[in-house]
Amino acid sequence: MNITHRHDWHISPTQAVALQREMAAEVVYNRPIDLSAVRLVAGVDVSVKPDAAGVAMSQAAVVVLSFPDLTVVETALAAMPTPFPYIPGLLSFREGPVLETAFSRLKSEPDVFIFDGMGRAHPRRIGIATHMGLWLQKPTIGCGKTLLTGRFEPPPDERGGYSELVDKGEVIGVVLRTRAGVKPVFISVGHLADLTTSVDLVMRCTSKYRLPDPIRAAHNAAGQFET
DNA sequence: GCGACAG
DNA sequence: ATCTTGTCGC
Repeated sequence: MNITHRHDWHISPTQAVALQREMAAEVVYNRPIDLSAVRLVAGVDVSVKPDAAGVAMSQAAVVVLSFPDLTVVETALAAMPTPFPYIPGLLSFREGPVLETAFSRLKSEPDVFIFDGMGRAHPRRIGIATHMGLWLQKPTIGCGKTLLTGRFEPPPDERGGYSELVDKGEVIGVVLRTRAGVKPVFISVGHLADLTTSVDLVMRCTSKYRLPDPIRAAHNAAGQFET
């Protein structure tokens, strides 16, 4: 599918933070996702593994599933030497480059993308789901496994139980229990989405495990191919 | 200065 | 993210 190249990835951490502050102003929040019109949902993930020469390689996978039946219809892969260190708050500058390549290899055009990481639930309100949403110009959702920023009360221990994730007096996401008896996941809007429909979509994409099927499929695909 | 810190 | 088997509990 087409993806807009918004800026150079090879910049310093300081420049990256400045860029995030500029881009955060362009994000569109509070836009409901029309679930009745969703046909394809993509899961996005990146794994890092040393190659034969010992170089840290970033391996990206975008797996597209049909909705609401959740059957895999396409997988796009990409790999390259990991270009940026892991710095909390700047994850998109580490995983964005490989993802751009993987997205460009997509034949289908997903209606919504779910990322392994945050969207608005970020210190500057521009986690990887939000950032890449600006490149994709499609609805995106962040689904993280652990907290980055914000405070919350433990959600009810039942499937669908949730509580608000609040930071500086602002609701930046939802702490969602996708299954009873498991740790909750952190859902936040990326770009062109709203929190209510994002949580609804994530629940409808979660069939049997803690994480939504698209994310699990992407995680498996990203971590199991060789370069 | 101290603690927190997606993947 | 990644290193890794068995094991506790529903």
